[in-house]
Amino acid sequence: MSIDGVESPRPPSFIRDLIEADNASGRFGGKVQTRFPPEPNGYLHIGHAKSICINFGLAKEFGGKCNLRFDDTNPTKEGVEYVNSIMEDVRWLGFEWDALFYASDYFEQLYQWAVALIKEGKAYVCDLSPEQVRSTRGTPTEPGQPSPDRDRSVEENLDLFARMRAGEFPDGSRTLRSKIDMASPNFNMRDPVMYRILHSEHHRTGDAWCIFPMYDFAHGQSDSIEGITHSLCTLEFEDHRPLYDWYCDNLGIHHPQQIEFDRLNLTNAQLSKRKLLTLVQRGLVSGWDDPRLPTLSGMRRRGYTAEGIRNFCGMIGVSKTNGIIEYNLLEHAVRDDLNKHALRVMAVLDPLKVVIDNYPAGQTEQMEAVNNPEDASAGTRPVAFSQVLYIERDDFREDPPKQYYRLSPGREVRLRYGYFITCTSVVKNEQGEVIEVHCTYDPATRGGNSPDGRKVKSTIHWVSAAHAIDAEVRLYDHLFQPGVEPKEDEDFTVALNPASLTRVTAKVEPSVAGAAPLASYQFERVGYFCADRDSTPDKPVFNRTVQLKDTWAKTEKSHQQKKP
RNA sequence: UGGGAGGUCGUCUAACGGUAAGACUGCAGACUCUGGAUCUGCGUAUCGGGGUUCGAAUCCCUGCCUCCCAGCCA
Repeated sequence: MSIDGVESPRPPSFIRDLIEADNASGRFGGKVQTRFPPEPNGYLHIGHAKSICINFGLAKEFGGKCNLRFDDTNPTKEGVEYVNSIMEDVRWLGFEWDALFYASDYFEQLYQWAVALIKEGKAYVCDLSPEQVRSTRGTPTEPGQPSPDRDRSVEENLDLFARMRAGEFPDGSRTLRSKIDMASPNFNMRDPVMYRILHSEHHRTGDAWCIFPMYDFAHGQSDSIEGITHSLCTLEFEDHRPLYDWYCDNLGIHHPQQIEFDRLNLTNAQLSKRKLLTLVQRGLVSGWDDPRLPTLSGMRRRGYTAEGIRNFCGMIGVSKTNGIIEYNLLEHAVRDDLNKHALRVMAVLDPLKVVIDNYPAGQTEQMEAVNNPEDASAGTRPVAFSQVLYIERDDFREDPPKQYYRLSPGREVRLRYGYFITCTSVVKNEQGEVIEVHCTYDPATRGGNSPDGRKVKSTIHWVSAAHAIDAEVRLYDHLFQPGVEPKEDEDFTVALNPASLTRVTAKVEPSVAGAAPLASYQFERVGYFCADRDSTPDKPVFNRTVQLKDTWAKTEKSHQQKKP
């Protein structure tokens, strides 16, 4: 987003307009304070990245601050593993919070505020069961029925609420509710629950509390305490804004402006925290950081870069429209970043043996290869060349189709940084499959140059059989089969793609032997890959991050479609 | 049949009463020691119907469609 260190103007957004209007009117004294408020009940995913970029980005843009606040009001679902992963992911994405808070830091203050509302007759302890509350809430067209406890005395409410806190009552037996309007067309205003009883160990407060505030009774006040000016959240909270406002107003505390924006949806990606948790818990993926998952930890392990993801978040913009972003935009952003930074290397994923008959057996030459044509400072490296090589099986066709430029009988191609070679014959197995290709080379073309100026239609990659090392390469495809929609009574996992992970043994340049986990490479003409955390010097493991654009694959496919 | 929020190229986003723009995708081409990258060109959109206006994606009316809401989840 920046050129020569100068921030280019960010694309306009309605949130920026609102902030500018507030600054112009002096509403918050020109201050901008935001926060990223995850619930620590799962790992962060690409949808959270959008929120992080918006919250931290806007704060930075306006010279404000952005906090990280854990919305940890439900001990039954939250835990430190999630807290830790979230902090790691936010930092990895490239952001550092100005202050770190937990909603649980405010439990005592929240309790006092609840007491204050009780004293004003604006809250009461309700003895209804969850089922009774549901059945008396009414419908969209009918008002709810008031709780029989709605008019309890302040003294009794105070006493009961204190005893709720003291642990005298079992889970679900009572709640503290706000007394607002059982006839409101907005369900959130029909005497919403403020506190419920949960005898559950909280990851921070332990057993100090057995009553916990609901989201609505915690979020706005947490924002208020922190001096948040603009409380950004997703569209599904629009209906909650009246309640957010009600609590701030009735408590008489600093009142931030809640602003809702559209949640990120991505084609072919599962961004439901519940479903991600299911996949992890059922062992259908290798963990929260499975490279097929759209979690930040999974994408990181897969090789997606923080800058690529940040750029993506900038490209998709922000609005209030419910839409779905095409996955290829994300891939574009990742490729774009990797293209600038990833070192090039040669690797053959589906090896086909090539013997150069006129090349001296036993001879080895060191060819000079460019590490990154986009970055001269990346330098060059030597690559061993010898008589027996491997090339990509797909780079040879005995009977080349139209517009196929690569190796085939009688045709000459360039071996990248190597020599021009011409195919002279093939060796087949009993099944008639080509298992070996014989060629001759032109010694004058060393390094891949053409002194006489003759052209070849194609340049292909290769590795020397004697020098290449084996590496496990994990190829990923969509976790869910595109277009497969589970029926209503079916589990969402029926759409799982059985071919989402393929492992192959590739022949790779020895230069990548000790690649550190997360180190990204471009396997020339194939794609971007990064070393997995399972990788060892003895047995390197690479994840395919994303394929390179493949024009030939596209034209071949269209050829096949034209003549079925 | 209640309330809330939205409908602009295939997708996402802009245009703030004054020539509907950009990105991704798609197609065509140039260039290339990666069929990569880069570059060029092409294509497709204001949900419908009324109105106000010299002029409407934008303002008004009306219809249609989509999403969210009846957790002691967030």
